[in-house]
Amino acid sequence: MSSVASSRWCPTSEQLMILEEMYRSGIRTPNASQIQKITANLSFYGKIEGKNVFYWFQNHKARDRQKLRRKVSRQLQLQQQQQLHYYYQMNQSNDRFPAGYYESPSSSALQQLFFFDSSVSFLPQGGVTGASTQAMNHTWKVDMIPQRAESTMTTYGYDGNATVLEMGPISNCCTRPLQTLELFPVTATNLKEECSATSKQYCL
Amino acid sequence: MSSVASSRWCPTSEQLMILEEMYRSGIRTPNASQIQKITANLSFYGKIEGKNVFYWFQNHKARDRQKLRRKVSRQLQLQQQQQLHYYYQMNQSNDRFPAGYYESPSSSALQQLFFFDSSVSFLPQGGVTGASTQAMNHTWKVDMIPQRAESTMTTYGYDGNATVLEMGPISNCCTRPLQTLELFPVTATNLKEECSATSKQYCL
DNA sequence: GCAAATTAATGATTTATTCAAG
DNA sequence: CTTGAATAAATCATTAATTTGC
Repeated sequence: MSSVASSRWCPTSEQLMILEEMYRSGIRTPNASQIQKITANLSFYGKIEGKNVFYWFQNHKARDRQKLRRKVSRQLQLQQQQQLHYYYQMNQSNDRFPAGYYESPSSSALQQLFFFDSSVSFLPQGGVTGASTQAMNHTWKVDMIPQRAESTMTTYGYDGNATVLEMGPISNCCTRPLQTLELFPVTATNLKEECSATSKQYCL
Repeated sequence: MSSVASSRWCPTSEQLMILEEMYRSGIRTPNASQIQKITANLSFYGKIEGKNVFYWFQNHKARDRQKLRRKVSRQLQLQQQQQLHYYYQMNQSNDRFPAGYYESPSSSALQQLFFFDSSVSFLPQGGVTGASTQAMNHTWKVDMIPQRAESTMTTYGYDGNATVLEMGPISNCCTRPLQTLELFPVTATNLKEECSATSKQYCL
């Protein structure tokens, strides 16, 4: 261990602690001068270069996202399984889905699954049940505010606030009976690799 | 100003991730009760209303289609071009760049872009670590290109935001005097205010 | 206990996307 | 439409944990 130079940076515990604290405080993608300063400061605790700091933030951020995604997708899948169960129970014999309810089998479908059981209509009035999007539009048109993003909406724009995520609410919602379609990975993917939602495909 | 509530919904990263996961899993046009439930669940992660969910799905679906259309037409266009310039393409495809034109840059160089500033040398000058990659030797010594200007700060990510970073505690635990990083709030001038409810930005 | 063998983490690179100048 | 800047995603590679057989 002593004389053999490691081929890669091995952060000391102090360095790591400080980096993590910075990350927690919101730093995600430090710019050049920030990296420079961080490096200078951390070098007090051991050998370190700018690129180490750069890579550390890149990796930490990415893996944070990955972890979160995995969590989310696990939850979703769990919901789906529960829904599937329900589906089998409830839809075995007759009436599948309300005919003409959805524009295309797919879009409607499975989704209804989430959150069904509507005892509460959050729409002020309007017979929303039909759930035609148009209907909703009306009820809201008062102050429709387009979503942010404008073209920026790319897949992952969320950089900051990486606070711990508790999935509580979602799991709550899956305790209720839902109408559902089967929703499972069609391709063999699923296995290799954590979710990586990008490659997963569902059919409904 | 930070205290002024944004006029429009700013999804948190958790909310976005969950919405995207739902979208990926097939949800396209949730009905009223679904929206209501989604909203209820997402509200755990931040302020959100039913209309936000509704619009999000509308927009996301639309942009998805748009993207797909563009892609398809691009593809078609490309095919046609290939037909026209078949041989030409064949010959060029492999080496887009003159071989050996740049040994260092490559994609990796991209990132190196930063650090630099002659005064602080972070490059493995001493052959530290024996050059894990030849590219590094070249790239790291180059002068940098400042990363995204802080004023421009771009599309994604509210990068450094959030809570105040306390360096004190850390230095205490490390037994050594820590030269603290200067981390202070930067004035609101450059706040692009990507939502990020906690719109404070710190720089060091 | 203690190394060899396995597996999990994580540093470092490469490849793909995205956005927006030009 | 092309291209450059910036970064996220995917991947490679090495180190640290851990398991396992003795």
